[in-house]
Amino acid sequence: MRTRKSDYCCDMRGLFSFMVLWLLTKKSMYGSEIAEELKALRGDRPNPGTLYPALKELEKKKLVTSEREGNLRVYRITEKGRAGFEVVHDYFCRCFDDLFYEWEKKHTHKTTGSIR
Amino acid sequence: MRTRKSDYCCDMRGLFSFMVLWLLTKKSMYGSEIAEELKALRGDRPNPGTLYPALKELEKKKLVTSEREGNLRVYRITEKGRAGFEVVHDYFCRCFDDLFYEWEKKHTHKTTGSIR
DNA sequence: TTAAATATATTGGATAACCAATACTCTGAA
DNA sequence: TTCAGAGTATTGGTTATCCAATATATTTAA
Repeated sequence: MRTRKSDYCCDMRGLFSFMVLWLLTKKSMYGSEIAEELKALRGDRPNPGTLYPALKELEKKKLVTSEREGNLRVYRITEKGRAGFEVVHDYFCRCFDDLFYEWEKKHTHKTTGSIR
Repeated sequence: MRTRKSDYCCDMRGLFSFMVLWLLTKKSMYGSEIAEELKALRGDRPNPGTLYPALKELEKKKLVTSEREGNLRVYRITEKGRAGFEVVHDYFCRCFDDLFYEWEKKHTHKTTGSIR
């Protein structure tokens, strides 16, 4: 999530690695692709200073691996990463399901995407 | 959200003030009540060192007011707080709606509460 | 009366997500 | 050949969320 202090009444930071893991459960990606996907989700692109250290840490924890493909580096979630993600995915959704349904009631149409 | 490092594969911290504002949109509460509600949502109680400075900051930003009621202090969301919450509520849900629907598909029953 | 429980509040430290800036490598265009 | 753009990577600083510890005030129980 993103702060954008001038836009939001409270801090909306956090859950960065969680979102990265989520994206990687869908498909392996280059760093730049992850950045693009996060831009689509959050409305703006994460800084390299945020993304690459986070990816490095996820690798260190063996939740993600990476390998060079030509000039680019592809990141893949590990089985350990998948298993770990299931747990936190469940936790997250249980924390926020009520909040989410409230939002749905206020928005009668169901969007299949995120903000653009 | 909460880290519980020993339990989760990635950091699940963040969005604390967001959650507090959400709870206060439902009803005014004492600090201890907010702590109880967060315990219900997240599975554990926030520390006073987390809760009270956050409430103090929300007051400073005029998103929340508080007043003494006997020995207890009741916190109320302001109109500014409500308006601000609408914006971030929308942002949050747009960021995570896909992730949430994925969870729903994996959990065929719809729970009306949160983890206990 | 004293101790325990509850509520509120503060302080200091750790950490991840953020930022901006900088650096390196490679490719493609001028 | 040089420069610009894209991708990857690092560094240093800020800040909110966490933690644990401590403190104060009030009520209740022993």
